[in-house]
Amino acid sequence: MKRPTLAVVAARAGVSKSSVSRVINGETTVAPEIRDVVMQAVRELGYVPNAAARNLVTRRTDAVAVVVSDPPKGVVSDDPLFSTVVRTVSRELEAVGRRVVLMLAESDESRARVERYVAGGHVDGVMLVALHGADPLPAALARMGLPVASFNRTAATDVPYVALDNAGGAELAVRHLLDRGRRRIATITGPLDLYESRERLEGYRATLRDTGRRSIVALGDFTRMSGAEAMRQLLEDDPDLDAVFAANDLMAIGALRTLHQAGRRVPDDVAVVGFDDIEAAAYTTPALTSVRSSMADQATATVRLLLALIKGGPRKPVIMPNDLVVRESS
Amino acid sequence: MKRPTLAVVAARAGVSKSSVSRVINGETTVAPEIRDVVMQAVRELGYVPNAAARNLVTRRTDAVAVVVSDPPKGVVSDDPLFSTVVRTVSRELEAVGRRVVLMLAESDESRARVERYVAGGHVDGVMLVALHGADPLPAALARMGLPVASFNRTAATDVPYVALDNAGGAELAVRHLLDRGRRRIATITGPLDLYESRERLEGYRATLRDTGRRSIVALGDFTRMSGAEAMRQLLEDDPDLDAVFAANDLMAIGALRTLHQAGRRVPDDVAVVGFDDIEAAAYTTPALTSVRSSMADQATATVRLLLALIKGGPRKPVIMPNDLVVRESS
DNA sequence: CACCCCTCAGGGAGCGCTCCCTCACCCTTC
DNA sequence: GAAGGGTGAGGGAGCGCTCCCTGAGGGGTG
Repeated sequence: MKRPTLAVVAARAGVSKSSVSRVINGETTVAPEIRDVVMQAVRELGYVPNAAARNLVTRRTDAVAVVVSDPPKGVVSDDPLFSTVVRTVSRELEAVGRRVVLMLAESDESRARVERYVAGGHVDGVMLVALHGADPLPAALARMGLPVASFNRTAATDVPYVALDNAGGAELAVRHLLDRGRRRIATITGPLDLYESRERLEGYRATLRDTGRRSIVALGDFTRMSGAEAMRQLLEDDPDLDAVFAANDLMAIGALRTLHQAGRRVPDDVAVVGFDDIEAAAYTTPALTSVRSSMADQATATVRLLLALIKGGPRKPVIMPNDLVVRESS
Repeated sequence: MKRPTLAVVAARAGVSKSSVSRVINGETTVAPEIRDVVMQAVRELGYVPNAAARNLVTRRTDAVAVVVSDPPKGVVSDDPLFSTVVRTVSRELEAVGRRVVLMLAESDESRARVERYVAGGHVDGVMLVALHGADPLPAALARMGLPVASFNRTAATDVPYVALDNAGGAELAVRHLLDRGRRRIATITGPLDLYESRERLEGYRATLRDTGRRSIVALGDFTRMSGAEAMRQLLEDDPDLDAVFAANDLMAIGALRTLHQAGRRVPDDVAVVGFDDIEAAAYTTPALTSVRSSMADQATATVRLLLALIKGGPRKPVIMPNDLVVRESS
C-alpha cells in the first residue's frame, strides 16, 4: 500500500510537480482551474505530503518538544501538574498546527537523549517543565540556540519563563490565616531547590515577620506523602500550632490526613491552606482553602511565549497573578 | 550554525559516506580502525543524523503516536488516568528508542487532524486511549492498516486492546461489602457507552443477584463532580443504603464529599469502595477502599502490545487481573 | 600456483519534496 | 505593429541519508 507522491498527483492532474506543490502550500499565484484540478487529484488519490521529504528541504519541522524533566522520585503517579500542563500545552500547540513530541527527562540517560534529539534539529522549539532546581537541562538546552520557554523559573537565567507571583500568593494565604485569628502558623515547603518553593517560603516568612510572629517550617517535596510526613513533624515540634500553609495542595492533602489521624479537627483546631487550587482541593474533607494559580493559564502563557520566541520575539519572563479561594479548611 | 552532514564526517574521517553510515547504524561489517576514526570525527563535529533524511529513505519513523481521545467535557484538569498513562507510556517507549507524538482528539476537527497525521505515515504505530464509547476514531485508525493498540476496549472490534477484569473487580468490591455485613449496596456507574463501565456495572449486578439482593444504580461519568451528584441522588432515592460501590475512585471521592456534607459517617453509616486505587485514594478522609487495577501496568502492557504488533505479532487482547485494597472507608 | 570465495570499502542512485530559474504567453504601451 | 513588462507554469537541482552494487584484496583450497 504505497502512498501517492507529488509526482503522481501531478501526472493525474496533468500539471507539473511545481504547480501541485504550490497548490498544496496555498500559494496564491496559481490559476483557479489548476487549483481545482489539483485538489481533485489530491482527493481522488488521498494524497498526504510526506513530512520527512518536506522538512528535509525546508528545515522547518512544525514540531515542538515538550520536555518534562522530573527526577525519578517524582513518580507521583497522578500528579495533577503533569496532566494539566501537558494537556493544555498539547491543545494549544495543536490549535496552531504544531506537532507535540513529548519527552520525559528522568535520568542522565534520558536527559542525554533529549539533548541529542533537540540538537538533531527535529523540533522548532522546546517547552520545558523542569521540576528540579539543580537540573542541568535548562542550561544545556539554552546553549543550543533553539527557542526554549520554561513553564517555571529555572536556574538557567537565560531561559525565558512564565512564573507565578509566589511570594504574593503566600502572603495572601498567611494574611488570610491571620485574619481568621490564627496565631501559630506553620508552613510546609516544597523542595527548596525550586524557586517556587523558596519564593512561597519567603512570602510566608516575610508576612509573619511583618506582624512580629515567628516562622515554623517543615520541609516537603510537593508530594502528598511528604506533606503527611511534614505535618507529623510539625505536630511533634509544636503541638500548639493552629494553622498550616502548605506550599502546594498535594502536600495540604497529605497534611489533612495526618491531622485526621492525629484527631485534630480542621479547621476548628488547625486551619489548612494549600497552593495551586487543583481540582481535588474542592473534594477533600473538609474542602481545602487554596491559592489559585491556574496551571492551565500558566501553561497557555508558556506556549504563547514559546511561539513568540520561535517567531523571533523578545526573551522576557511573564508573571501571572493569583488569588485566594476560601473553603472549609480555614 | 549549520549542522554537519554525513559527507562532512566522511571527509573528516577520510572514509566514504557509506562507511560512516554503517558505523552510525551499528553495522558489524566495519573494520575496528574505521569505526574508531569515524566515531572520533562524529564526536569532534558533534554530528547528529538528520532524521528527516533518514526516514525519507528508510520509511521507518521510530515514532509512535499516543492519541488521547476524550470528549471536551473530559476537561478533568487533573485526571490521574491521563497523567499515569501518558507518563508510563512515554517512559516505556523512550526506553526502546521511540519518539512519542502526543495528540489530543477532543473534537471532530482534531480527530480529523489525527487521522490525517497517521495516514501521512509519520508514525510506525498508534497507541490509543479512547475514553468515549461512540468514538469513531478507533475504527478509523484500524482501517488504515497501521498497528494500533488500545489502552481500553473500544467499539472497534478489530483494534487489539488491553483490558481489566472489570466484572471480576466489581465482584471483589461487592463481596467485600457483603462480607462486612452491608445489605443495601448501591453503585455509581461510569459512562455507559464505555465497556469498562458496563462491565463493572454487570459485575456488581451479577454479584448482588447471586445473593438475592436488588441493585441500586446511579449514573456518573467518571468525574468527581458526577460522583458527588450521583451520591446525592442515591441518598434521596434510598436513604437507607449502607454501602456504595463507585466505578472509579474519582467518583468515590465525589461521593465522600456528598456523604460528609449530608452528615453521614463513613464507614459507620455508609461504606464506600472505589475502583482504580489511584494515589489519591490513600489520602481521602477516611482513606478509600479500592479495587487496584494499576493503570501503569495496563499502560505498559498496551505499549508492549503495540510494539509486538509493529513487529508483526498477533492481534490478540490482553486481560489484566486486579485485587482489592481495603482501607478505612469500608 | 591458479582459482574461487568471502569480506568489507566506495560509488552513486534515488527517497519526495521545495524553490530557484527559465520561459511562454498575454497584455500594455508607444 | 513591435517592444517591454508582468504573470504564472514547468524543469530540475539538491536537501541528507540509505542501500544496492561493484570491485579490491586476502585467504583458503585443490
